[in-house]
Amino acid sequence: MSKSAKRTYSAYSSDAMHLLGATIRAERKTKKMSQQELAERAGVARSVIQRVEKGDMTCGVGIVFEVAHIVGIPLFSAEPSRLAHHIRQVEDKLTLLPKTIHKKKKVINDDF
Amino acid sequence: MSKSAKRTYSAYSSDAMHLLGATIRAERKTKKMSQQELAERAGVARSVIQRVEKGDMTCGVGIVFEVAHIVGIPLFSAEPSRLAHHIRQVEDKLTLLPKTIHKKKKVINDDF
DNA sequence: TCTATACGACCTCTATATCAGTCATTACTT
DNA sequence: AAGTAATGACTGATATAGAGGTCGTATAGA
Repeated sequence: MSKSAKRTYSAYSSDAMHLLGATIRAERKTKKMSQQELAERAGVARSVIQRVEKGDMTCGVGIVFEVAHIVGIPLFSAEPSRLAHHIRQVEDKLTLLPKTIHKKKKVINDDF
Repeated sequence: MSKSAKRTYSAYSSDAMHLLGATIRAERKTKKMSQQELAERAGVARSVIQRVEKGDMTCGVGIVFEVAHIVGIPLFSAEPSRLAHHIRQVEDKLTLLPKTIHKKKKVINDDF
């Protein structure tokens, strides 16, 4: 966004992040960890943990994933050992798809 | 991370983002969308789409979620309508948990 | 009760993510 | 085979995320 035009997000994305943040907070408390402790484990400032738990969309995705992982939240409902397998699956699929997408006609159905 | 101490991520987080990026690319192609088109729909620069599809951990979580949603990838394997429900569930759970987490005294095992 | 501390809400500063381009190469479409 | 569009890999400028702190309040434990 060039100027100070604030970025907008769909309700779905906002809700998803809100849910993730609340889940992280719940799991942290369940595991009896303080924000400070979680911050140290993740290697980030406490202020960042606060933003993550509030569902701030501007946090780095790597930080959010890392924090979620530390408190034991599975990403994509996949166990660690299955991720590599899924990656291979998707990459196999990618080799079957065209390398570039050329638009010729209208094909896309907008669902907004 | 004050200086140029590069942030590190666990293999699980890296794999998860790698998988997400590859899945986004695959879904974009399946839907016959170009990077440019996806960028415009998401309201970001094309270079950001490239980084997202490469699994760059430093992308904003909001941008990644938004892009994933546009190409039709469900977050947390939850349908849009279920998210609000899950949010309430977690927030109910939160009210039952302590507001602050005080570290209990170190359990002393100084018997060596 | 009393007290150490976890938390929320701020702040400033610096590193960097994002934007908006360019260019060369590749790969679709006709 | 030619033409055109898509992609990958860059760039510089600028907005902003994250670091690291402060302060006041609230809370869990003793």
